Amino acid sequence: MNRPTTRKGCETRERIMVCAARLFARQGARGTSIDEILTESGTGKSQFYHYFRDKDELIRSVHALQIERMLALHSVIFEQLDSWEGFELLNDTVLHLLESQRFQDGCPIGSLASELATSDELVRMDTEQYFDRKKAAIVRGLTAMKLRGELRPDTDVQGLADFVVVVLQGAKLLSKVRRSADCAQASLRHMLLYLQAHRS
Amino acid sequence: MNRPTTRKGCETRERIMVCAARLFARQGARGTSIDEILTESGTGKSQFYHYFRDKDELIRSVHALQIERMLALHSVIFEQLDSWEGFELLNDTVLHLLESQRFQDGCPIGSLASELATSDELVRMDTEQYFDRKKAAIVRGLTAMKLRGELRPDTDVQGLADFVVVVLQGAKLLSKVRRSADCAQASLRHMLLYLQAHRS
DNA sequence: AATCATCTGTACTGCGCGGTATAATCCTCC
DNA sequence: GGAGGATTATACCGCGCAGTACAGATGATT
Repeated sequence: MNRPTTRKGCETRERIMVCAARLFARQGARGTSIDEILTESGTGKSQFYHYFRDKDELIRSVHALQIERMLALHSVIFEQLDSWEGFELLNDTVLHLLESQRFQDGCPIGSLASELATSDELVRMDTEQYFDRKKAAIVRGLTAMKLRGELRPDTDVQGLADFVVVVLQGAKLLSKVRRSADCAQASLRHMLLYLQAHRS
Repeated sequence: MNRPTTRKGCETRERIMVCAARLFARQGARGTSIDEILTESGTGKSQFYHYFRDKDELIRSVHALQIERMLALHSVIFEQLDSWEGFELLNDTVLHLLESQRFQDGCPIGSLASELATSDELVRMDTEQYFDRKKAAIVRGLTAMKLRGELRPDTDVQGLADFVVVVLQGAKLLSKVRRSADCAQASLRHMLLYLQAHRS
């Protein structure tokens, strides 16, 4: 609702967002009450409704934040996706992320999308756009490799990019259910091997 | 809670379960109220609490039902996974299923698992077991092919099976977010191509 | 027809939730 | 130092929700 102007206001809004992000990732948006967020973040109701119109706006803001975070974290990697080392780095980063959450969250973006995609069209579209940007980065990388002659000229770059996104999301989901990175690790390795099978 | 004994009782319980399954798949378990289920299924509260202890029990029952359904639907396919035609059939079946729901549900089992895995350990474990059985079927098929000499002897059957499960789940999730089967179709095709790259 | 368990209708309860109202502070800038 | 907006505290509201109470209907068995 109101954007914070002072330093203190920014911190308050930030605390709410960060705390909500953590809780949403663990127990979903519908499984988290506003009161819980306020208690954990040490803020009050008046503060919440000063910065957010309602819970839906919070959810969308948090989702946008998670997307922003992820894209920021991956921005460096995205630029290196024109090499095998780049894809290996991508895999390692994903696995490291899963491990750092002890496989409890899976993919915060994917989880929230899965929960709300059919009931909140804005969340669905934001997620779609996120996947699009991820795919675009992969397409850029693979295209560069193709142009440099490292990939066969008949390589289906678009389809492969979709494929990579699918594998990443699937791996994160399974690691959450299995509470283990084993299947994710195996899957990502095979994904990379498949990409390399297109070497010319 | 109480198992129904009469024919009428079975029908009532069945109506509640089927209706809940449909609603859970669309809007999640937490996004669906008991009253909504009762209204849509044309039953009353006393009937509900006659057959279920509480909402959690309903959720677990519905989840178990979805798993049972899926395994039943795939049982024939699972036995044919020792051939490329079997895997093609698997892909086609998944795509057909997504299309028949007009990409609104994704994977009912995966969606519910993603929503509740961290807060309901029983749901998480049931889902894990479901993935295990799926993987086991794939392992059986690939092992048979290996023994027949259709796959290279050094093929990583376990890892490939995990990989297939991951791709299937990822594809279903993305089709839900994108409201389209395109990326799923491309991904499944590439998955099959990768399997076939292990031909000896 | 009487019995008894199964099944069902209806009204209710209590509470947690999202959201509001109002007024009190804090901070900055003039 | 005080005016005025930004920020925060507290108390409250109404509703929808999960869950309960209890009486009534059904229907098979004897």
